[in-house]
Amino acid sequence: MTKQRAVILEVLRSDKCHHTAEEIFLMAKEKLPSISRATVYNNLHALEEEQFIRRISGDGGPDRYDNSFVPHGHLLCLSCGGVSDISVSGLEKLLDDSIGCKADSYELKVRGLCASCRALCE
Amino acid sequence: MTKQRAVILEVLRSDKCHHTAEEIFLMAKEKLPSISRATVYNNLHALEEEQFIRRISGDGGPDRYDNSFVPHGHLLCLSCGGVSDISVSGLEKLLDDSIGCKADSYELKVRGLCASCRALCE
DNA sequence: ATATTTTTTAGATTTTTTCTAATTTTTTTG
DNA sequence: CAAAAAAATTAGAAAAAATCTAAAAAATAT
Repeated sequence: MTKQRAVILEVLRSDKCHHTAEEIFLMAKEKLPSISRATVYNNLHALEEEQFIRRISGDGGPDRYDNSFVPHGHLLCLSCGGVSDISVSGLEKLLDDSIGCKADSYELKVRGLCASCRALCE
Repeated sequence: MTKQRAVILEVLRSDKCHHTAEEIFLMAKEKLPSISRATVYNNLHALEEEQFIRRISGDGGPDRYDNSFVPHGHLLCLSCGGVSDISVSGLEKLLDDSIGCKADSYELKVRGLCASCRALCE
């Protein structure tokens, strides 16, 4: 475990947001000014490979990273634009059924209203 | 409807693959050599906005486009690396339930074995 | 402690996408 | 149909994001 990887993990665990590689790089740089972008990318790839973190792509910007390996979906709020975690119970069974074997993993993004925006409407 | 958009639509409809913007540009260029990359990107964005096509991102390469607007998931095959369409029956109901209101749309990528690779294993 | 392997670094490079401003095409209006 | 206005296209520059490179440093093994 290198200092760099430790700092990257620390940053990843510091909050529950889904940060971009660049954001992670900047946050890591505050704790370890010598850290390089390539190291951040290398480690994020390695951590993803090792299934410690998950990459989320496709909200139109750069890829983001989720510090949780527990399978879950992401809700992109149409009102506030935020990204929140959602768990869809029964999803894994449904996926296994539809592909005819055990699904290895999945990535799910749902567009709708997040809990707080929904509360405002009521 | 411009000539360029017609050609782009023609290319999108020509097969059921999920092509990248660059591939679509090259195919369109064969039919309309003067077409520009920017036009392809502009039109793909507009078509996505208008809900005629769907963007698929996150297989590690450039974004791909799906010529179907009918909601469905994508299966990324762990064995052959291909992308195929899957329909997950009951998914929409499950999503509505988990976010507590009607989901506007979703994007689902599942990693597992595609039908042909699964057949080879048996 | 030395050798080997792995990781990091800085910055160049590549890849993908977006932007720009001039031109062309399409559409609207008289 | 012609003129004016609006919208779309073009080529290429620029930006954004990610990857690559080769040398140096750090970690691990012997």
